[in-house]
Amino acid sequence: MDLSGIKESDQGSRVLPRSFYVREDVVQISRDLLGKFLITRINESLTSGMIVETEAYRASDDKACHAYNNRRTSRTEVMFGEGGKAYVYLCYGIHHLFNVVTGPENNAQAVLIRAIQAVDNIPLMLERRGRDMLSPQLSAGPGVLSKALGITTSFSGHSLLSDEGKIWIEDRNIQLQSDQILASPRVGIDYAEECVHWPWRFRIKNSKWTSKPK
DNA sequence: CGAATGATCGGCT
DNA sequence: GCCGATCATTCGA
Repeated sequence: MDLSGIKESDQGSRVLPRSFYVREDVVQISRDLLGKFLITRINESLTSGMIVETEAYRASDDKACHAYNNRRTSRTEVMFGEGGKAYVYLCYGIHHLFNVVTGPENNAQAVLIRAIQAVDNIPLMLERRGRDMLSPQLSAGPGVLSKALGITTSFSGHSLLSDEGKIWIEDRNIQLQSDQILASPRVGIDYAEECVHWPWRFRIKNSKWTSKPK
């Protein structure tokens, strides 16, 4: 694992608690999720990766958010719930995009996980992706990382708060300094008018495991 | 009920 | 760089 510039201690890992997710500021949570580990366990098979790229979305004033303007539908309902759940939806009829619901109840916001650095059980992730060699293409991009981890829309609404479930996020004591985080505009949201330019896309500086910056 | 539309990806030129 | 894939969701009739 390439951890250049990243400090790692050998303290035990821990599941991120409810208090991490229910904070008000989804932009801060987006930054805090960098360096955390997204883990799935499906049919007793565990796969994981370190989060290296995220995007923030919030309903209150962000036209790019599915729940903007208090748009409450069966799809977006989970975003109005309390933070600490998965929001997964299908994009372009093909891709399952995984988001972390954040904030208190009735404050709809979410963080899209855009890229991970594969860590545990890379052979299974390669198999799910139909690839032979480990490369950033395995998991750089929100659609492909879901495929690598086996995440589908059926995960939407699932709690992230227990490592007894099939999906959760852990802190493994990776400490990132703020100068190791780069911000840029989000992609694929041209309809979002002035919000297009908001620098709500975050990545770990110098990580080769992110998708390409805009 | 029909039609439009994506928070993307990979293959082809 | 461009383009088609492919379907759940959404909205309006």
